[in-house]
Amino acid sequence: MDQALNDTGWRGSQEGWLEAAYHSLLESGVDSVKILPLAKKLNLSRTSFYWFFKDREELLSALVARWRDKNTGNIIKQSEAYAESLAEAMLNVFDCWLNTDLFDAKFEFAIRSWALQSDELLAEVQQADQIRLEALKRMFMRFGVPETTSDVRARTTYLVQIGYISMQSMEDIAVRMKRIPEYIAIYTGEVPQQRELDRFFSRHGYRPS
Amino acid sequence: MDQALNDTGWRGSQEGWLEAAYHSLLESGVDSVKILPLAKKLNLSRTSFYWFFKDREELLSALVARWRDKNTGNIIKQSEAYAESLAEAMLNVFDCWLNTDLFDAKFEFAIRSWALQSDELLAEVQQADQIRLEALKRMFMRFGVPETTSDVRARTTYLVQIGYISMQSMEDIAVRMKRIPEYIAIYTGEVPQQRELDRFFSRHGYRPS
DNA sequence: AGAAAAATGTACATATGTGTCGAAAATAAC
DNA sequence: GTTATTTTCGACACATATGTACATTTTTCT
Repeated sequence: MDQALNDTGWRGSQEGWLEAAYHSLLESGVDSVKILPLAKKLNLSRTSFYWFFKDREELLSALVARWRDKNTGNIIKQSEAYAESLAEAMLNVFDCWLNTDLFDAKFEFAIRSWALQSDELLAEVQQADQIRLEALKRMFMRFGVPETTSDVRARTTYLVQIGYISMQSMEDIAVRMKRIPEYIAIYTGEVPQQRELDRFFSRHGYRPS
Repeated sequence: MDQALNDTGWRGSQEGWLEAAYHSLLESGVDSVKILPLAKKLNLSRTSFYWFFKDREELLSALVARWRDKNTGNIIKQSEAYAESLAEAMLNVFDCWLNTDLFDAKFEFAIRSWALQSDELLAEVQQADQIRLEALKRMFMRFGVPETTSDVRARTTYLVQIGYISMQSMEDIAVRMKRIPEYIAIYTGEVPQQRELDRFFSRHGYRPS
């Protein structure tokens, strides 16, 4: 059987093993990230893994690093983006929930599940939560919302999303879009302008019918 | 070493193994629920497990049954409890989030993490979500909230809680209580009466300072 | 006390995982 | 084309898990 080669001319690579580990983590949790099954998927001998990683621990650390780099940064960026109204600012944050490039929800859930069995990782996840919540709170305060209210509204915004992820639901984009104006109203206390919604829908390639 | 005996006069029992499995599940996830480690904790020979359960699968099924029996029923009951206002009704639901006897949050999270690697369990979890969301939606509608709004508000209420669980945060009861009135305001759109709050605080043994 | 049952434990067969060593093959460098 | 480097693989040693068969102990029942 011919083997697929990567651009280095070799079949395996650090990236290849990491990518396989990532998919296994998302589909079946940390405990499924084992060298033997990954080797089978990659059609490689189990032991050549050790050429790229010292041991399984090092592979798992690389997964955590990948998560850290991707998910927290974009929430902060979106919460700080320019907006004329609170509703528009909230729609900017909502970009994260609808665009996998900005926020990888499945990855997020897999990491949280993993944190159940690792105190070290739990501490990291909780630090990420705090950083993200603070960024959202700042967004509310920028628009003149009082501190306590900002805090609870930031929590609501963030927790609904974490909860949604945890439901592992796979709803149609249209179903989710239909609820957006109501969510904005609840979170911000103000109704979004039609043109703000139109801008939002359009950048997610959605045409309301 | 003397062994602790249960009231049947024997050291082990179906309940004993199940209880140990439950604790292991909550602390470290399904994959940690293994017969050998449980046997060590219980100070029993691994093989005597097979007297009470056919195999590991049967033990895991018993865990799922335990979750099913406990968590869904009480949310429905609380959402249907008598209330004079929507805010009071919501406070009834909040009882679940503060009373472990009504809703076992850690258990809930462990089951959801498990569902990541079991399609069968995922289907069950999603069915539970639907049943719970519908009960909450009915509660809003009982107080005259329009259907779409009821749906989104039910989701917000529920998802914030699932998200909170997923954060695995261990905040002080006082910190959580302080946010309650704001949450009620966001979820229901109405501010709770002082006497409603007092009744709520008192039944959770909390004295605001 | 003796028989029946319930529960426990030892030995065995098997499966799946980790990590190391050194030989072999594939690729890159000269 | 030869050499050096990088990657792959098979063999070994070991650890942890499952489940079965059967002997043994402990408790209960009569």
